[in-house]
Amino acid sequence: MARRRTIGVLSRETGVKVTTIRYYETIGLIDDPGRTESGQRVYGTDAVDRLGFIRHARDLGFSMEAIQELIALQTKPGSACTAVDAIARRQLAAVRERLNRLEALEAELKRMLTTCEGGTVGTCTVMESLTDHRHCTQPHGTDRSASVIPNRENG
Amino acid sequence: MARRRTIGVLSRETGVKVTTIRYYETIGLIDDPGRTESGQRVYGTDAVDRLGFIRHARDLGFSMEAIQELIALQTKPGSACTAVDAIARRQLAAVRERLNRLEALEAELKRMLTTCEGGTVGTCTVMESLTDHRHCTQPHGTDRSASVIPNRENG
DNA sequence: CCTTGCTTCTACAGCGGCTGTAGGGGTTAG
DNA sequence: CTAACCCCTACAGCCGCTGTAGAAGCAAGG
Repeated sequence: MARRRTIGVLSRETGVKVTTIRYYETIGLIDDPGRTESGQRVYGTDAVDRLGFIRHARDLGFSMEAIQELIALQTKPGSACTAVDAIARRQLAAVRERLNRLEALEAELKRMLTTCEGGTVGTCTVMESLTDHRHCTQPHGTDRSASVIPNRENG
Repeated sequence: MARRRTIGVLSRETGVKVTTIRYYETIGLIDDPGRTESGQRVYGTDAVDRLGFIRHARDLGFSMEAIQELIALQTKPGSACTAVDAIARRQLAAVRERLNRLEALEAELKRMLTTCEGGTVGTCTVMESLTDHRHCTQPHGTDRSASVIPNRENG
């Protein structure tokens, strides 16, 4: 008698938090599985696979929207591969763009730090670099898309 | 008679949106400037400088928290440069970590795409790579910090 | 002076992708 | 039986903004 795969068991199995699994259900990424009489969710192996898929795609930086598309494609395996390919290519392009930006940032941060010789904030070249925005790596304007800012620095 | 530097003027001058300027005020990144009798904000050149500083730091990926710290340091120019240095070093380290991750992602996405020879989703290697999470670039676990996900894909 | 059309004001809801909390009930090991 | 844990729903909060609504201010033209 294997124990029922409740949401907690599934969570441990996949490394996806309980609350996150429920969240995925509310946004339609995974189906409402069967329930016990008392209303507890009971999952099958398909849920494990699906969560693994989602997790991996998230690790690769795919947006939830893209993952939705991929799952939709997955469920009709006869359709052409080109759609999947397109999504992956889009993602690769996005990754490359972010790579370029990050490389530029790294260079500027490095430059800032190497010229600093210690002293007070008043004479700090790091501070100067930040204040003097004429060194900006980007043209000024309202376009701040694709900025590289961290998120989810949680544990 | 130069026109008063209202929030809209400041916005055009700095490329920071009106709403964003007000937001920065609410979170304490910039001070409430003087107001006209009717309650409109009127800014001085200091606000232009401050916003330029914030913008540049944001472009470099500094978090709002870090920027808060930097501004606090900026306002007491006699303090030691080491604090500024530390913040910048932290940021550089974060950027490098994200660079590493992104490079790994790029490699995996490239690999996925090059092995795909077209056909149907059922035989798609891209899909396979995503499904077979044993290729995962990261050990499974609950730690999903520093994941590289885009945000603010706005215009 | 009045209108037109822009700007500014406040206050609050929404984005993505979750996480955390409150307040309850279910289940299981000792 | 009880303690410890699990699960349920529903909703608020996180960041860094953006967008909306509805009201009031302001500059220029007639």
